[in-house]
Amino acid sequence: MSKPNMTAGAEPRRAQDKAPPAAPQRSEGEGLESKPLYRQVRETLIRRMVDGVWAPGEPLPSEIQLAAELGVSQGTVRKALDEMAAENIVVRRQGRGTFVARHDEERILFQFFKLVGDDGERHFPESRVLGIEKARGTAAECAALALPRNGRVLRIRRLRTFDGAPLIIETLTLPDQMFPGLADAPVPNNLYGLYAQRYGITVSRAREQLKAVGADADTAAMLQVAPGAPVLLVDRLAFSLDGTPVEWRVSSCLTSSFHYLSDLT
Amino acid sequence: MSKPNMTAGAEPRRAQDKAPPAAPQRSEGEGLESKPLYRQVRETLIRRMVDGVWAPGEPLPSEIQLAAELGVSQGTVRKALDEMAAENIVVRRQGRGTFVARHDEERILFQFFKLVGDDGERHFPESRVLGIEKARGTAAECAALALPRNGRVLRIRRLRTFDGAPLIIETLTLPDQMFPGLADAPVPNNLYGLYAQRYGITVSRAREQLKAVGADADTAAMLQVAPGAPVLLVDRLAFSLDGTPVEWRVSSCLTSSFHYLSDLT
DNA sequence: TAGTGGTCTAGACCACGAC
DNA sequence: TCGTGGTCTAGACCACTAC
Repeated sequence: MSKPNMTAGAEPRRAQDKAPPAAPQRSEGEGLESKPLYRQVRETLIRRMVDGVWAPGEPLPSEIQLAAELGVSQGTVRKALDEMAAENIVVRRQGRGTFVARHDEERILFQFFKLVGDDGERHFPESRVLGIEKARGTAAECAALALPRNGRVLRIRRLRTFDGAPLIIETLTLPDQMFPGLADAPVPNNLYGLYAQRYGITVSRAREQLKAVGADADTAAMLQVAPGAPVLLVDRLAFSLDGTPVEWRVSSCLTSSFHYLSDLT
Repeated sequence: MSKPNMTAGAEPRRAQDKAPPAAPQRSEGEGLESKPLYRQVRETLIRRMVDGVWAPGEPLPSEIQLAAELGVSQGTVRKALDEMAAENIVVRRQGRGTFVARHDEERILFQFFKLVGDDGERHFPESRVLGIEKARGTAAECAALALPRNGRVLRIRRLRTFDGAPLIIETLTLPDQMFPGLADAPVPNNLYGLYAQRYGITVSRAREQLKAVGADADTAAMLQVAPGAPVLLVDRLAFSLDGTPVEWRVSSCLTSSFHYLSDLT
């Protein structure tokens, strides 16, 4: 047996005691290539977040409680939580506890909104929705969002301004099925907060592809620049906690007094 | 005393046994706000790398040896090394050891060169140096590189191509004093490798600011596009292991068949 | 077989926050 | 005062690499 002390102090765990996303288990003799215990713990905790056991902003049980419940040592739970803290999906506060990360404005500003004023200040732009439509996705949209061919999507087009001046014009594409009723209510500026609160979908990671392009006629008009003016095109695909693509966003940004900040570490 | 077991198994360490970058010490009763031990270990190890005790590619002593030498536990050394591995300044290989990270082409390609072909392939462009000059830095250059006013700098201008087609035209500014004789030898494609091997300066981190701009006449000519064509302007400031700015690089990139890839995690 | 990093445990004390 | 996460230690066993 690869985990000799398991039955020592506490009674042995039965995986079925809890929810289907069960307690982690060592593979004992099975042919499976077993992941480290702390990664199994991590996945158990993430699964619970996906399932809504703990909502954003809520505290997780303490390390000691989690360790007892899952039948592992506190150190193993700690390693899992430390890794999750490094991924920004959990926030740890000494003396208080460990909390599911929220998509508040601060997090958006530092993790997901890379456009910074040339003065170095991080501003959050206002935004105005220009239109919402439901449609069958194009081939590109369905491919990006891992939907079946001609799957239903939701498209949102909005203009984002700073100090009244146009800064970004963008089109977002979402899987329609994942966000029922989204088109029927006003769309807030902080969309990721809405995804989390209303739909229990947490955006944890995104991939952005940038190009410099000349503004087409429509884009130029919306941004109040001449057609062909240089524009930063940002193509973002956002993923939820379990790795599902959740949103495809193509933004045309003016960079005359803002820049895209990227830290290479 | 805050570290009771220090004299247990091994003989107590004397900081002066080794080099001036001494072993970490707990502050015992002093008014100093002491950093955690594992961070002191980390800084000791980084200092040794900066001082050239271990060159890139070379193995560090084993965790056990470092722990004994520094008078801390193996777990503390491990935490320091794990953090350094996460920062890409060290590479750990099970069964072999821990090595100072090298600036080989692979690292450049994944950590510092964010331009990726639209097909998803990571290509490393060829490069041709157009000119090298020594001069007194402009106000902007001296400010960026933390040099005194009118400090001496080295400027390198080069054209980077892929499959023979122009891709990037860039100007690099370096503190002249930091790289003596650099202008007198041919400049390799992989500059960070040269900084490390010849000058013992390791670039560990960089900050990039991106804008979309219209190509000016000179840039357009070099990149073989029309003046005013949209170009991705990448302004990079690179820092060495100890946080000193080492290189300022302004690149104008064509993004018709390449894009800048940014992972938001 | 010996040595390395990787995982896991157990237990101690500290710093911080809430009460 | 108590409970939390943060640090540090000590020691066990495993997986991989080299010889």
